[in-house]
Amino acid sequence: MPKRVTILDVARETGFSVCTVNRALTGKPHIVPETKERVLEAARRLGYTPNAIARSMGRESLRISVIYPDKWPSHFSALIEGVRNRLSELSDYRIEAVIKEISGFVDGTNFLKAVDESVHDNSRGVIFAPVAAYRNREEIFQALAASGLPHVAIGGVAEVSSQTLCNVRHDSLACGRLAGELLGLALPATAKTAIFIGRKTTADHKLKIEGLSEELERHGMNSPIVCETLDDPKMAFPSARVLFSEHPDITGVFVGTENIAGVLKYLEGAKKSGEVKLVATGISEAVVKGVADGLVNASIHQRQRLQGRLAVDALVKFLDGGEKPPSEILVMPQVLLRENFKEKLE
Amino acid sequence: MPKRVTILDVARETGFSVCTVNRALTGKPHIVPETKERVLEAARRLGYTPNAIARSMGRESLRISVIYPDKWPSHFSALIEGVRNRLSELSDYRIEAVIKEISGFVDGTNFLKAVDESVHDNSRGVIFAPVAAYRNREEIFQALAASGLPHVAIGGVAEVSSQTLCNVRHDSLACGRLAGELLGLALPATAKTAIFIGRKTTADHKLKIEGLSEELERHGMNSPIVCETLDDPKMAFPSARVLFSEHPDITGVFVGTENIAGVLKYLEGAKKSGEVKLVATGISEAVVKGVADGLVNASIHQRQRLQGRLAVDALVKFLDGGEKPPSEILVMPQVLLRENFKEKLE
DNA sequence: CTGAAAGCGCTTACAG
DNA sequence: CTGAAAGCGCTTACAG
Repeated sequence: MPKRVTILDVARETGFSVCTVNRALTGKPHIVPETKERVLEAARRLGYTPNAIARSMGRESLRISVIYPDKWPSHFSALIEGVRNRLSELSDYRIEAVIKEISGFVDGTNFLKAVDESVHDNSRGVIFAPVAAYRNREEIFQALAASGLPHVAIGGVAEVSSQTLCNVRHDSLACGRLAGELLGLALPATAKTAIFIGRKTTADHKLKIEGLSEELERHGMNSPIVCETLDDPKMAFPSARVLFSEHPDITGVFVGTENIAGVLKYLEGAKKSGEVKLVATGISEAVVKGVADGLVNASIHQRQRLQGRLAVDALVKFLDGGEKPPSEILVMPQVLLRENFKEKLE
Repeated sequence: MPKRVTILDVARETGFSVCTVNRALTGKPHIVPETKERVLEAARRLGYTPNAIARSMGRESLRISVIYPDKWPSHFSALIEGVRNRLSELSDYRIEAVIKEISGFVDGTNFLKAVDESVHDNSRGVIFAPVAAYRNREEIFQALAASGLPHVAIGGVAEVSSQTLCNVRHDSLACGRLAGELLGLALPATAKTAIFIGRKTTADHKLKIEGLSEELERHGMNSPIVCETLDDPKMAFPSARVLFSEHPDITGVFVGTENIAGVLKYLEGAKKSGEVKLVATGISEAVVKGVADGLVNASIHQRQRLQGRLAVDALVKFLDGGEKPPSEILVMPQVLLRENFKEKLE
C-alpha cells in the first residue's frame, strides 16, 4: 500500500517546517506569499490530502450552538433529534454542542438572546430553526449576520438571509408531487380531490399545492380543492365537514401535517371511513395509527432527522476544513406505506 | 463543558500506567485478573468511554478484503460501490481496502483463491458477496471459517454460515409487500395480477412472492400468477407473451430485476402500453426510462449502496472496537416513484 | 516571517 | 506482569 502523504512529507520536500507547511495549507496568516506558493505546489505535486481525524485531534474542541423553539414537537423535536444524534456521533471528533431550546413562538426575543449567548459562550457556529411566524425574523437574521458566526438553518423555511451559510430543508414541491403521484395511481382521471394545508401563503404550503396540482394534471385530473386550516389542527374537523358537504364526491385527499386526526374523525362520523384515498404527511402517532388501520394509504415523510444530520455535517465541514456547503440542501421526502413505516426512520 | 474522561484519568485514578489501563480496557493478555478488575471498575466509575478516533491514530492501519463476482453489475457493482464509498470515507481512519473482483460465476474456484489471498496479504477482515449459484458455496464458507478472519456477507443471500459475523441483505418479504401495497392501491379487488421472477426456489424470490401475495390478499385480491424467467432476462419477452395470451385480463404486474425490458417490449407490441399497472425493482436504465415514460408506475429499490456501507460499518466496528454486530442486518427497500427517482440514491 | 516543542488520546514494540 | 517511550498526523502557543 502506498503510504499516504502527510504534512511531514511536504515539509521535507520543501525544506520548511511542518509548522510553516501547516500555515500554508490552512491559509493562516504570517507567511510570505512565495513560501506559501511553494508549499502549496509541493502539496499538490505529492498528492497531499489532509487527514481530518488528525486535524480534530490537534485542534481544540469545536463548540456549536443549536437554537430552536419549544413548539411543534413533531417537527422541531425531530429536527433537533437528528442534530443531536449526529453531534453525539461526532463527539470523538471533539465537537461539542450547546443546545438552546427557546420558548415563545411569535415573539422571538428569546431567540435573539440565544444568538447573543452563542457569541459569548465561545461557540464557533450556529444551527438554528427559523420560524416563519416570528415577527422579528429579520432582526434575528441581522443578529446572526452581525455575530460573524457561520450559521445554518434547518426545517423548511424557504427564505433565509444571504449571510446564512446553508439552508437545509425538505423539498416541498416534491412532497406535493409525490402525494399527487399516489393519488393519481389510486384514482381514475375523473376523480375529485382536495388538500388540507395550513395557509396558502406560506411558501412551503404553496409549493405543496403546486406540486400536487402538477402531478394530478399529469394524470388528467382537476386541481385539488384547497382547505386552509390556518395552522390550527382543531380546524381540520369542521373544515372537513364543510368540504365534504359541499363536495360529497371527493375521493382523494392530501392531508398536511397535524390535520389528519380531524379528517379521519369526520370521515368516521360520516360513515365514509375507507371510501376516500388519503395521503398524509409525517410520522405522527395519528398517521401511524391511520396507516395501521388501513385508513391512511400512504404518508410523505420529510425526514427531519436527516435534515438535522445534514445541517451538522455542512457546518462541521465548513468549520473544520473550510469546505463551503451549497447555499441550499434540499431533502427529498420519503414515501411511506404500511410496510416501510416499520423502518427505523432517519 | 465537563472534559471527557480519558485513559490517563483512569491511570491516575488507579495508580497504574496508561499502558496497563489499555491492556485492561482492550482485553489484551499479560495482565493479572485483579489489576484488570480494578481498572475496569475505575473506568466504569469515572464514566470512561474510549475515543475511537484517537484509537485509530494509535493503531496501525486496518486492511480489509472485499471479494465479489464480476457479474450482474446492477446488483454487485452497486453493492461494491457502497462498500468502496464507505471505505474511502474511512481512509482518514486508517482503514485500507483490497478489492478483489472475481470472474467465474458458477465455479467458485477463484473466489476460494481470493479468500486464501486475504489471509496472506494480512487482511484483518473480509466483506464478500456470496453467490447462490456457486457449486462450491459450502467450500467457500468453510475456507472463510478456517481463515479465522471475521467476514460479513452482503447482497441478499438468505443462508450464510454460522461463522459469518454478519449478513447484510435487503428485506425480500418487505419488497414483495410494498409491491403488493402499490398494486392494491392502484387496482380494484377483482383485479388479476402476476409476478415475474427468476426462480421460485431461490429464497429471495420465494419471499418476494410471499410478501406480494400477502398484501394482495389484504386488499381482497387473488394470489398473483408466477412467471419464472430462470434468471434469464431474455425469457421475459416470451414469458410475457404466454402469460398475457392465457390471461388477457391481467392488469397489474410486479416485475423482478432485469425482466422489465422484455415485459415493456411485449406490452408495446401488443398495444397494451399503459394499460397494465407495473411495479418494477431496482434502478436500472430500463426501469428509469420506463418510469420517465410513465409506463412503469413505481419501483422497489433494494438499496445496494446502503447495504455496502452498512457492511463496512459492521466490520470496522467489530475489528476496531470489538463491537459485535447483529448476525443479520435487514435493509428496508425504498419506494421509488417518478419524482423521487431524482434523489441521489444511497 | 519561521521553527522547535508540546499536546490531542490512544496503541505498540521494547525493557524491566 | 507492568511501565517508559515513541508514534499516529495534525494544531497551537511560544520563541526566535
